[in-house]
Amino acid sequence: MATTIETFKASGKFSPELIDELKKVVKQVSIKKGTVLQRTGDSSLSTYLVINGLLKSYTIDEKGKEHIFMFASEKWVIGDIDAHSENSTAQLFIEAIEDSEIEIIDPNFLKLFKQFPQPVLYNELERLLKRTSVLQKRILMLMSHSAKERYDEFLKMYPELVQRVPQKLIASYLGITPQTLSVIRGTIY
Amino acid sequence: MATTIETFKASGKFSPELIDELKKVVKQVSIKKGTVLQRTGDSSLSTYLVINGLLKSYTIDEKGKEHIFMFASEKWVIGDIDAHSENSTAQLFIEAIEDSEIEIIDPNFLKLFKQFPQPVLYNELERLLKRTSVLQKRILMLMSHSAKERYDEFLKMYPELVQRVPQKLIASYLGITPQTLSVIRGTIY
DNA sequence: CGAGCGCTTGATTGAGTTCAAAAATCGTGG
DNA sequence: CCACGATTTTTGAACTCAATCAAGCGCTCG
Repeated sequence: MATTIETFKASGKFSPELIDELKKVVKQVSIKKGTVLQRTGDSSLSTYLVINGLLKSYTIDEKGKEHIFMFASEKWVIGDIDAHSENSTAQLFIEAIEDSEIEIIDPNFLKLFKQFPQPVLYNELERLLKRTSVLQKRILMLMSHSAKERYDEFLKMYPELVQRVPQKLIASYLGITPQTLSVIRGTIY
Repeated sequence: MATTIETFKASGKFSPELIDELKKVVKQVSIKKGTVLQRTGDSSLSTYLVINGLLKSYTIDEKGKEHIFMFASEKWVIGDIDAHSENSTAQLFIEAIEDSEIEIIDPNFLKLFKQFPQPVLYNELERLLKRTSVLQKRILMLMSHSAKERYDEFLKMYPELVQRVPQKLIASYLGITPQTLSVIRGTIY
């Protein structure tokens, strides 16, 4: 499979200087099954491209239970979606399920292109990253939290919406019935 | 709030010709509460930027039950994440919860930038779109399908992984316990 | 003003969890 | 290459959270 650097060289569109810069932010390594590439709370959030092998990303909840977020086999990319935003720390563990060959793509990878004449796509990308990050959180919530916990989180995250949206829609967003939401709200006070 | 076009003009980086092109793919409209902008199965998948008001996106399952995927209030963008890939049809309904002012961004919006000198970000964006699209499907699965249905879907979607990944990890990915997965597998044959 | 929609409350049911223990499989060292 | 310990999968019983069914109340908006 073509690596990132090879793809860039082959395109013929990049100066040797840029290629050199790229080499600094993209590293190819071989890792053993069980290797943990990233832990919850880590602050350097690389992205990982699987050349061959198999990785998993997951959280561990308060009860110590593991929740798989994603698998990534050949050609797939895995990483915290927040990877490129500043000041964020990892929500996820990333670990090899099989011996694997991977590319480690530094969080600064994208920044190399920020300077180019057309910033639009960069903005577009950041916007999509933000949306995607919300989805990531949502999945983790759905998988690892009870109805009540999800509601509490919703209150914290979108306090304005609670005023504007009918409860039955909030229930639907949380993946529960309006009745259950009503019971939950009843138990709070 | 600054609209897309205003932002582009203000940046001063775009030719009048490009601005004209943009005007063709970005339209501002006012809609009434209850207006349905997109239905499941629609093939022209626009993206919607909320200037003011409130939109929801949702699916309706086989039993007629509505599942909210996202809310979008001021400054938020909503749309099928597949929006920019070819041949895809809408998984989601998009509808106004309040009277709203929105921008309708044509699926061809991004294509305007495909031609520019640095295709990298475009590739990056497409890659992220693909990943995000997977997350969207995952959320819909978690919210509207039983454990057994989710497992069947997993088998269809990732047949190779079933061979390579221990069942307890698949269970975790599906949001169920290994015991439940074992029971499900038992009932299949 | 009244019909319908949204929210609440309660009783019943059921899918999936938890706890526990046995059976099967994996993998590692001798 | 085999054997033993560890991990994974299966099976079963008891339990729990949330869904379903059903009925009543209170708005609001038409």
